[in-house]
Amino acid sequence: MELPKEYDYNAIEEKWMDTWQDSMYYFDQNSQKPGFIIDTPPPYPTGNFHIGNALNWCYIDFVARYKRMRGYNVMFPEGWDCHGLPTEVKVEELHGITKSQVSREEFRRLCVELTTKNIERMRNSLRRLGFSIDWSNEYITMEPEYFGKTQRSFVQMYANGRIYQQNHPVNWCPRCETAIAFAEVEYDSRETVLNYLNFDELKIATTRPELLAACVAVAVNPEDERYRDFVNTEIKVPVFGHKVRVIADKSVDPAFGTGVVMICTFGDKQDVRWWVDHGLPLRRALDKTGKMTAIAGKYAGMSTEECKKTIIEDMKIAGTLYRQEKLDQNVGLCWRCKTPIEILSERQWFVRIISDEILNTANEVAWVPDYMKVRLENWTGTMEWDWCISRQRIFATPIPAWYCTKCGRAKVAKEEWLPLDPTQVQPPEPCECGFSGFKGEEDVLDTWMDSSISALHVCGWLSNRNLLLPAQLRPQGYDIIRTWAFYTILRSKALLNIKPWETILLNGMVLGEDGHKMSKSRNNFVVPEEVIKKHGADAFRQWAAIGGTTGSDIIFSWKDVVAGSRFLQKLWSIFRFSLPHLSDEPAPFTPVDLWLLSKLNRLVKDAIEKMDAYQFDETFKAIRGFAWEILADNYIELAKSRLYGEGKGKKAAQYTLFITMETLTRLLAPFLPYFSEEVHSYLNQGSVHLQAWPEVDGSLINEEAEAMGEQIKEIAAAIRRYKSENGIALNAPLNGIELYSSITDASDIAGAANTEIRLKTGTPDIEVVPVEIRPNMKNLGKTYRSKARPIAEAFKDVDPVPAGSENIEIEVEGEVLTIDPSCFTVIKEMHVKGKAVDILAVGNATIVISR
RNA sequence: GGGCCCGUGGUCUAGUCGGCUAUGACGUCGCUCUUACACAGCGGAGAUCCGGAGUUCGAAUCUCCGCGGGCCCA
Repeated sequence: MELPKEYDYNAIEEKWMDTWQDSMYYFDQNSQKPGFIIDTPPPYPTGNFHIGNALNWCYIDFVARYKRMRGYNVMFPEGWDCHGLPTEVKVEELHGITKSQVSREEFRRLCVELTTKNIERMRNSLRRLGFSIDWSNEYITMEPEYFGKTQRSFVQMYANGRIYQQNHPVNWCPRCETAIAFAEVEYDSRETVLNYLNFDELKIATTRPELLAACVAVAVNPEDERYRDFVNTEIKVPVFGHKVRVIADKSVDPAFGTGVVMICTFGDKQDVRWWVDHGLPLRRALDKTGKMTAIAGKYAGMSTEECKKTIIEDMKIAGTLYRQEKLDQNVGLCWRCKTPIEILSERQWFVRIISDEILNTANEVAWVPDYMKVRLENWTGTMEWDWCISRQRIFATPIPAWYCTKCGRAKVAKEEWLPLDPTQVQPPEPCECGFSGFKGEEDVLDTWMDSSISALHVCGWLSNRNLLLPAQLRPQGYDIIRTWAFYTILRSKALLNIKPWETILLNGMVLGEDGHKMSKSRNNFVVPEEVIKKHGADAFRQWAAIGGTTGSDIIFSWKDVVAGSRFLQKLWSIFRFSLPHLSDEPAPFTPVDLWLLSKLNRLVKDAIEKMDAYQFDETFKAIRGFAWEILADNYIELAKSRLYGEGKGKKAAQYTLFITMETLTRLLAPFLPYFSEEVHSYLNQGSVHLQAWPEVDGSLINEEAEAMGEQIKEIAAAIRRYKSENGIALNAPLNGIELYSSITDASDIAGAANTEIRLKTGTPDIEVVPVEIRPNMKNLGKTYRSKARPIAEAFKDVDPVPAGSENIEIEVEGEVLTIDPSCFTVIKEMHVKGKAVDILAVGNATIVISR
């Protein structure tokens, strides 16, 4: 059978993608094998699978395929986190409408339609990348089967007091017109203006004069001598004329501005703290769209910016504003639309955060890499408010609650009524007050409420099968530790009091080739489809494996992808050479065979250790190094003459090559699913992905065999180098080689050198001259400490010839020391005694080549 | 402003519970089409391991300070 010379990745990958059956990767509910459930991140169905996702999925797939081969019953589910603002925005854009122009149901229908289309596109990308996804465990959060669970989780947490409703200041995006959680606030530094105002008898400095109407107090530091007499007096707010109290609070910085600060409801988070601490009243100057309210008088209806501009002008004219200076400040922005957020007090639903519960659970989970846990701890430590889970949007899980139109009381649904949309259906029982008229809750849930039960869902929660929580693995990016990881732990504990997973595996961010975050504006954006088109999925997966250490950021690099495709070609060439020579018939091994098999078994052992520690780069590099350097560059070169000849070692080489190729194929399977399947199809029946991981044959790991093989390899390499340096063709015979060594079988060397080799014992007829004594600092330092360096220096002056390999007596700092041979190495050179030969020294062996 | 990670040949990178000649890839230079592979093989050049101080017989590796980069956050 003649294989094509070039590895046609495209044809082969497409072929296997069409051949493979989804059922190969189904999780078996009735299996006796140990389970391995992966809490795969459900991506947002934008329609395009991002390269960062692709990296993460590569990691997941390496683990899933490896664990399957190691005998686990693996579940690698695929979820889709459908709800959220980006889809709403996209739908408005596509149809040229705003959400208020159509009914809620119609708008929702359009969102579902778009999402369904996007999911279908992304499924294709996932398949093409060769991910062994269990499609029987796919979940889609916008479907009633899933969001019904989100709603039931809401009801359960309401029942156990973890969810409550309250009027509380929340972060508010005036553009999206919704509340958002702290986790969704981004910060950016901007330049703003600090305005100095005459405030009755005081002078204050503020960056937000437009909130003057919302001023509820003025604060000074209690230590500040300048203002001591004003504390607890009332002063008049300029422009609006209402009176506010002067309060003392030690968190006021006397050095900032005038040392007097106005407190508004609400300019920023600090205002909220003061507002709570001092029990201040609420003055609402902003509405939900970010426009000024009636209390802003003539400024009512203006946007904050218009109001700011106008009021500054007015105050300048009135002489209220007497000074302005520039100030750098950090502004909170909505992470989706980058609009500066406001803080509004509204009735919202909250989830109670219990920091200790999160921290304790985080400690029960293994973090890979471990330093990532600190990020969760730091975030948890900064939580000031509970998690606001209500959103004023449409495309999301409806909050299953109603308000009685008579008494206003909130009625939360019973679990058995779910799933439902309270704006579409009425509760089947009356309010506690006896009245039966209800208005459905129009607020919906934060999408993290959907995705934070993913672990529970895939583990069988609220399904008619066994609950298998905790899952074994949560793979995710470190950028969503404060959200997805945090919320998942919270919910798993709140609902079931079980940790969600045993291990969390963090992947880094993919950076563009310029070392910066990939973004369209930087023009460093690469999509997986482009890479696959140019070099195939197996090459892409190699970049993911070796691009960087697990958890660290990894720079996308075309070079690495190209190197990956070259390795595929190299492997293909190895296989193409090997195929006609393979035999599964055992035969007695030669030293070189034993050397290869020892290396191979060591590799398998190594790979298990590294894969178990999620060190994909190390694993793949070890396998690649074995295939390229040990197998291709050395073993094949050495065994070639046996394979082409008809001698007694032929069968052993064929058998060794068979074992090696077969094992190597299985080791490569998690990384190169397409390539390994192709090769496997020539060697065995069935899919390589249903095979077991290679066993380690400990009896074949043998130091002596390795040392012997290593020496043979070194000798062959030395002869090859000799030919290369002397301009002799590599296949040209030499006049003759004498080999002085402990080697008993030099047939492979002879074959590789294409020269007859005479084996000799003892010493050749040459002079061995010690030329240098080189210190062994490790031993020397341990023994002689501060004298180590002078001793090393003194070695230079010792005559190496009589020194031999015995103890050396040396005088250092007036003291005579006896240094034993473990502290130094005698370097020798060989000199010819009047013969026309060249001498090569390799370890203890000496090669004498007749010219 | 805080936290986390990082700074190693031209480029990217391994190594970091201290120890001899610092790993590999790409690039580069030279030789070679050797019955698997020129997308290759063989050989070479190329590194004050960011700077400074300290600990130590000995530091890329540990400690401190500084500079620079990235990310997450306030």
